[in-house]
Amino acid sequence: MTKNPTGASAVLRDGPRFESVEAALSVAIHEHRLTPGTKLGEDEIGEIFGVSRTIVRAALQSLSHSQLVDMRRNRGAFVAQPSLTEAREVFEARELLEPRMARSAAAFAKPADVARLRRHINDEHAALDAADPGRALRLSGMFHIEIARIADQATIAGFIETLIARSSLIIALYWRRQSALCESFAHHALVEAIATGDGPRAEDLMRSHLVDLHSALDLRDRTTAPRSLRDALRR
Amino acid sequence: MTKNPTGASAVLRDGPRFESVEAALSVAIHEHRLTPGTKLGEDEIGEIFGVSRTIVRAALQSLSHSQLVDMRRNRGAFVAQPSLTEAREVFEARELLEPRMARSAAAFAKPADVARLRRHINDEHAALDAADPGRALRLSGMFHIEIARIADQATIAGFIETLIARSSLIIALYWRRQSALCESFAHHALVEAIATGDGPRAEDLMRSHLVDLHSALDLRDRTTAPRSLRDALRR
DNA sequence: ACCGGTCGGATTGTATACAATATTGTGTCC
DNA sequence: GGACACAATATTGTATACAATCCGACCGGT
Repeated sequence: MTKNPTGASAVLRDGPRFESVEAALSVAIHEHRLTPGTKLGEDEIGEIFGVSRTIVRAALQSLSHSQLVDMRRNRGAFVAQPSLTEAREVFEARELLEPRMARSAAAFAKPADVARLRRHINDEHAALDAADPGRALRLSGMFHIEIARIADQATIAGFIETLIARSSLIIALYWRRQSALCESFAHHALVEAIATGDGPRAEDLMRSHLVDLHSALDLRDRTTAPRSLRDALRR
Repeated sequence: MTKNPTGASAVLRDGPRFESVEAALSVAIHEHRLTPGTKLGEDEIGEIFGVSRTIVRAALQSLSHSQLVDMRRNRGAFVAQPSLTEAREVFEARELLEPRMARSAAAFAKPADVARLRRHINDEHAALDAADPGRALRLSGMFHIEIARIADQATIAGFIETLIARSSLIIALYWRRQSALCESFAHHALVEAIATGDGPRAEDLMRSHLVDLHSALDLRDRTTAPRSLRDALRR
């Protein structure tokens, strides 16, 4: 098992450190190829990547700390399933942090930064054209993280990174079909505001962008998700 | 080594899960008994707590994710040493998040919550009277976290928890002696504002409390705080 | 047939063994 | 005497072995 059977782990480049496995799992979750609730068996993952459970375990623990994965003692690791409450909290946090970051980004952005943002948007479009909505979603998340990075706030950027990750899970769980315009316009406008150094406008655009996103989710407290069998079966 | 030599690990109650080791190390760091830069050898820690390196490793990894510990490949784990830049970022983030949390806490606080906050302050005073400033500092941090919890924002409370942790390291590195009144008054006023449901006042008090704290640090860009031996010993 | 308990397989939790790497000490050459 | 090369040691990185726990199937009783 220690050998690397037929390129099963082509993703792993130099050293099979646990970060590689973590990144691969993280990307799969962000792209909705691993959906909330999926069991992540240690042996299985280890076999896929050609590493021992030691490595897999470290990767899962790290993902668990980012709340992408839920580890239950003696039960195993599962892709996390944020509750409605958590979903609302995540978006409240984003609405608190990200507009401020957008404003700072507009103040600090250098030409190279703007270019990078534009490239992100291009990649997003390309992914949509290639009928790869998972990849588009992941890139869209990276766009938001990039803005926090440009604002020169690595600490907050880290927070936003975990919020984006959980947002991906929330979208997987609570997205409502009908709204499909999917933000590429919003991102474009945001870049323009940042490019021209218009901080207040960038802040507003980010805020309304997040509100749009938030309202494209179905976070009503529907008592689906039956709280008790008695309630669920009383007909 | 698997046996438990002479109660060295009295801290560990039921199962020697890695969380116990993590908590013990975390408390020691918060109380400044482990200072920034200290090497955290895996064997040594394992021997102290009577667990194997597997457990220690998991604990260190978790602490590393909280940025209390810096793990360098093939080098080992060290208590983190936040740079001046990181220090400034941490306080900017706190000044963005915590006043908002204080306002929400004032809106949501139930009598039991207020009682818990008062108890925290009492414990803080007791620790100071007992000439245990480390414990007082740790309790002071828990006070801030508790406010975010009362605001019913578990996600943001988690962020603040890591910010508090890093603040503790920052205080260890950059605290300037002269300012010593050490916040107990500020906390008291804050609790009163929260108890009376005065959100705006709580927000203001928190903001100025953080500004006070921030300005009690010496975050000037002096090249002191010897980042490297080269700098430290060039005379 | 249904309910309960018990046994077996599978999976996770932990410890240990081995390999890889960095650091320190020593010796030799200039 | 000092600088470099090399060997010894210590520490971390990874894999594997073993123990503990859980889940499901089987089976006997009612």
